[in-house]
Amino acid sequence: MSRVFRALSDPTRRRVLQLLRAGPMSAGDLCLHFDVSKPTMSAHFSVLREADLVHAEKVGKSILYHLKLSVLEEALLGFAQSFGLGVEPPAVASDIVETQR
Amino acid sequence: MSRVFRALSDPTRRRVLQLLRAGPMSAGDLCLHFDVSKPTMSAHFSVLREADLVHAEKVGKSILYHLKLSVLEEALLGFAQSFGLGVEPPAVASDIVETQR
DNA sequence: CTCATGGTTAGATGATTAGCTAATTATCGA
DNA sequence: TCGATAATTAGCTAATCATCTAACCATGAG
Repeated sequence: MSRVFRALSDPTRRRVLQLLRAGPMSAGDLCLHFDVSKPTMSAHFSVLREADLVHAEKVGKSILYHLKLSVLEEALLGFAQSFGLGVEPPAVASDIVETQR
Repeated sequence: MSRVFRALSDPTRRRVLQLLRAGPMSAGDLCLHFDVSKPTMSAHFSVLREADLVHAEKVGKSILYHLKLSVLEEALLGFAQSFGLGVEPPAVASDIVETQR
């Protein structure tokens, strides 16, 4: 939990996650969107990996980063829920299959 | 946004917010729940204030801290929403009046 | 095999963080 | 006014963070 929020506390990392919404992207391609060195980006990726917010898939020379939306969802909405915020309890069981992805 | 997530990245601060769910509490009473020095707690309160997650109200010798649930909600659910998360699909317009609070 | 490319590791630096003790400010009660 | 109480500020330390350059590993192309 701490690791997730820590990861989200940096604007660069939040933007990386937003970019990954559109689909997996290589480390290099992600770097093109930011004005910092590659090692710095690599460190950001590492933080995101440790928070389990992304998955790294090695493809040839590249590394594809995938957003783990379910982890983000569980952290954000789970915590919000613990404050009674915004989440509709999925009243009936038949709803559950629709809310689980 | 960064400040909110930064504030939430510490377990002590998250627990403070949870304690404040039940209602306003003085700095001293909050301290009783934690095994750190009062100045350390004061620093945590300061971080929470700067993230606008709590409001400090001076009452006599004490300072009452209030949880600003709406700020927490906006940050958490707003960010989640930007990922298409946690949004009950408000299919029809008549639903909107029920989801807005 | 060698080389260029994609990415991470090593190592350094300046900034920030969480924690402490001691000192300070502010307010209430006697 | 004086003393006790509530909380913050001052000042310190050890650890972590974001960033950089330079060096290093891995892989696909020739």
